[in-house]
This record gives sequence, C-alpha cells and structure tokens, in this order.
Amino acid sequence: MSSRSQTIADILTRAIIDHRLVPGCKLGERELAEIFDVSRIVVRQALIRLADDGLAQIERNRGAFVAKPSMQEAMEIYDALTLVEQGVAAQLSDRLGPAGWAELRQHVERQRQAVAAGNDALADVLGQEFHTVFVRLSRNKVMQEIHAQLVRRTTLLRSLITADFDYCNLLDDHSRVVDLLEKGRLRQAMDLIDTHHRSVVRGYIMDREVFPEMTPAEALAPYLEAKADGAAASVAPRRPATTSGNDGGAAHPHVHLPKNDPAPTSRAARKKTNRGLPT
Amino acid sequence: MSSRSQTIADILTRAIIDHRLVPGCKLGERELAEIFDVSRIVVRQALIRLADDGLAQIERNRGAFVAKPSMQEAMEIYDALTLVEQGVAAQLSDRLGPAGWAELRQHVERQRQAVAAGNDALADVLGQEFHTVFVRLSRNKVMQEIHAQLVRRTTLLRSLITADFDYCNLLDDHSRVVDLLEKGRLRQAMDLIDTHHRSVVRGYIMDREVFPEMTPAEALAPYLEAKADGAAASVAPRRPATTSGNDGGAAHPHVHLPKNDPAPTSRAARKKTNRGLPT
DNA sequence: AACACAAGATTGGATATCAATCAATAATTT
DNA sequence: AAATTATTGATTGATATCCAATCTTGTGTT
Repeated sequence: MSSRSQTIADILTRAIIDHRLVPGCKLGERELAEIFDVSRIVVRQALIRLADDGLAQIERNRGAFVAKPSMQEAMEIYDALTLVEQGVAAQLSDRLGPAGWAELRQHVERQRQAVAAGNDALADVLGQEFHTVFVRLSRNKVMQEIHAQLVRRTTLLRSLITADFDYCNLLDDHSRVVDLLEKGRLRQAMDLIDTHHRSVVRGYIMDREVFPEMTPAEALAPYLEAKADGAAASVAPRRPATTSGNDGGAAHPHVHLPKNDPAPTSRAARKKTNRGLPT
Repeated sequence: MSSRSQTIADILTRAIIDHRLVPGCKLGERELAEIFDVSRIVVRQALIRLADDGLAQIERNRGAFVAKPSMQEAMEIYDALTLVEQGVAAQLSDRLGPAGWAELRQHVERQRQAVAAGNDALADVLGQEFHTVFVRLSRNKVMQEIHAQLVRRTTLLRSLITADFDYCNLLDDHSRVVDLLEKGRLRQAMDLIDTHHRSVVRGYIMDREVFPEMTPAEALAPYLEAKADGAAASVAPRRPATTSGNDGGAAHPHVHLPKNDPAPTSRAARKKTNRGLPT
C-alpha cells in the first residue's frame, strides 16, 4: 500500500477531474486534515504532489488552491497534448500490430454503442479513455505518464469553460484517426489530431466568473465512504447550514469560505476571488 | 522566496544531474536533515518532489534512493525526448522567425568555440543547453517543463553508463538540424533528431556495478557553502575519517553507509544494491 | 549451515508548539 | 465621515518530540 499522502493526492485528483473541486477553490490544510482525519503534514505532502502535477497552486503563506490556468496556459496544454499524440501516432503507424488496431477499433465501437444507448456519461469517459489507450499502445510508460498528466490538466480546464457543444464529431474523429493511421496516411491522421484538439479549444470561452459549486467537505464526501464509515458520517454533517441553506439554488456559493459566510458576494469576497490568479 | 523543501529539492536535483549523487544512493531522511539543518519533514517533502520528477524512488518503510532506471526505462526516456523534440521541430519549421534561427545558430557557434578552445566542460553544458533553447523557442512553457524533466532524467542516466565516446558529431548534428529546419526539410531534420538520440543511447552499456563515489554529505557540501558559512563549516567535517581515509583512492566506497561501514563489498551490502531495483 | 528470534535503526505519521505572514476588523487621525 | 493605521485572528511554514510499524542486522540455536 502506498503512502497516505499519495492516497489523499489521488482522491483530490479524482475530485478535481470530476469537477467537484473547481479551479480557484481553496484547499485549506486544516480543513482537509479534518476531512481525511489525518495530520496537516500528510495533507501538505498531498498538496505538494498535486502542485507538481499542475493541478494545484501553492502560494507561500496563503495556501493551496485548485489550479486556475490562464487561457494562454490552456492553449499550451492542448498544444503539448497534440504534439504528444501526433508523435505517438507516427510511432504507431509504423509499429502497431493487428491486435493493437483491433483494440482501438473495439474501443471506438464501445463508445459508439454508449452514445447510441444514450449513456452520455459513459460515452464521455470512453471518449477520454480513447486517448489514453492510444498512448498506451506505444508501450512507453514514460510517455504514458506525461500524457496522463496532460489529460488530467485538460480535464481540469473543462471546469473553466461554459461550453457543452456537440461531442459526436469527436467520436467520428477517433474512428477516422484509426482508419487513417492503419492505412498509413500518417500526415492526414496527424492533421486530424490537431484539428480534433483545436475544435475542443475553440469551444473554450474561459469564464472568469465560474465559482465553486461545493465546499471541499461536500466535494470529497463520496470518496471517503469506502475508507471509513465513521469518518464519513462524522464529516458529512460538518456544514449542515451551508448544505441546506446555501446550495439549494445551486448558485454561486463561495470560493474561500473561512467559516459559514452567508454573503459571499460582498466586496471582500469578490476581491478575494480575483486575488492571486495565474492570469 | 520559495519553500525550503523546494530549495532542498533543487539542490538535490542539481547534485544528481551533476553526478555527485549517483543512482542507487540512499537518501536517508535523518542524514539529509542534518546536512541541510532542517527537520526530517522538510526533507521528506523534498524527496516527494524528487520522486514526482522521476529522479528519486521512494520505497515504503525503506526510504528514498536516487532513481536507478532500467535499460528499458532509459530507452523510453530517450524515445519520449525524441518525440518531444521532433514535435517541436515541426512547430519551429513553420513558425520560427529570423531571430529564433539566429539564436540557435549563435548557440551552436558558442559551443563550437568552446570545443575549439578545448573547454570540454563548457562544451558539454552548451551541448545540453542546445536542446533546452530549442524547446524554449516553441514558446510553450508546459512543453518546456516536460522537456526539462526528460533532460534531467537523461542526465541521470549518464551516471549509469561507462561510455565517454566522441561527442563531436553530436555538435555537428545540432548544426545540421538547424540547417535542415531552416531550409524546410522537416522530414530530414526529424530523422536526424532521432538518429542523434539513438547514437547517444547506442553508447549506453548499463553497468550495474557502478557504485556511489560520494556520500550525500560529501556530494552536497559544495551546494551549501553559499547558504550559511556556519552550517557548511559544521557539516564539512562531519565525516573526517571517511573523507581522508576512504576517498583517498577514489575507489568504490559504499551505497548505504549507515555509519562508517568499512567493507561495502560484503554479502549483505551486495544484496542491498540489488534489492528493489526497477529492473 | 540454515533457521529463528531479538535488538536496533529507519521510516511514516501524530501531536503540540512557535514564528511569520496574511486577512479582517477595530481604532485613530484628519 | 473617510482614510489610514493598529490590533486581532487565522493560516501557513516549520520544528521538536513521541510512537507504531517495518525493515535490517546480528546473534543464538538446532
């Protein structure tokens, strides 16, 4: 079993890429320590891991926040992702065997079925996974880890945007990339990968006024249930007033939340949300 | 100023890529804590950073060691590096302006002069730096960080090999890559990048019996002097017997070194070096 | 020689504590 | 009353000490 800080880092990563913890959200050491029922030090180590992964941002004497990349950085992440996947495509077009192509086709088919069945959630997951499977076929663990990190960061980016456009052509893209590659049309496949990612970025209109939907305690509760029932039970009702009173309308609660701030739209609160961003 | 654990991680990174701390070297928490005059926790945080960077390897209840990549992993690192630099080359061949080409040529020229002057150390540094400058011209910070990490890991690899072959053609490669790219011969440039890295890997004969040259205290002493005179002075004579008695012959001291082990070639010591490797 | 067991050392972690810094409020001055 | 300053509170960065689990080592026994 790995270290506890790694476990906590994994849970936080999960919560971030699930969009339960959104960019800009404060990750207070004491708060997280209570939630996970560990000491602050373990939380700090987990936050260091997140920061190294680009998912959190640690500001000296101010604490850790879920990373809030700028539009510039978003473009760079997608450029890097394109570069990596194009490179992998070039490798696969030479070296991939029949079993590999079959796995890719099978994956596309599974996603197609999910779309047909109207299971959008599964289709979305499979759509993400395609890229991971694609890179895994390169049989390069180092590349896989780099790619996985980039994917996590793109997933984080999706919390920042307000576009849910039609993802159907993206599925087509996957299928066509496989076709082109297997036919040896590498150039066209690479262009399609580029277009594919550009079409995603084009849908990006970074909305700077996206506020967190949940406090860390609420966001992390689901991930704790499997660990310790007692802990989950003791954590869940930690902010009953907030849960019932503020989130009822699913509006724009708060970023910082020192205690139980009833008016997060005050001058002070707004000022805080604009402070220390990587704009 | 950044956190102390980051500072220590930077120093350890420096020491590793300087080959003063070699793969397999034990990085004991208590030992490092004394060397840097900080608490064990700060050291632990620094080691987590190193591990995330692929330069150290943390084994539960056994501690941290300088990473000792397998031949397989070495190949993967170079493959990833090739992939990244080829991708950057493709981008630069389209988008790089005259100033960029000039910078690359100027860098190659500086290295050529260093070689001509017989300043091998400088030439070596410039040779490494070429790749960094190359990627920096892509103006993608995310890509730069990924590349820098890969370069650090390749530098680590060089501690494991026993080949110091002729690097002169590598300088030629740099020059030719710039030429080819500027002339728009992207395909050939990418092939040359591939060949360039392959020629480096070809020189790799992983010697599994490379032992550390220095203890952490000795390896890290130079990096501490700038920090605090008192600390450096108090650290330097920590192992006077070892410094004068064991390193006189510049032989193969020890891997673990719990205290002042005089016989590291015993059965137990050998067993330890072969334990837990990422073979 | 092989095995088992006890002692020692090291890591992973908890807790309590302290200084430095930041945020927010209260107090003071103009 | 508005603006500035001082104070208070909270949070982070870091240390020291302590404890449990685990690993290593060395010894003793068969």
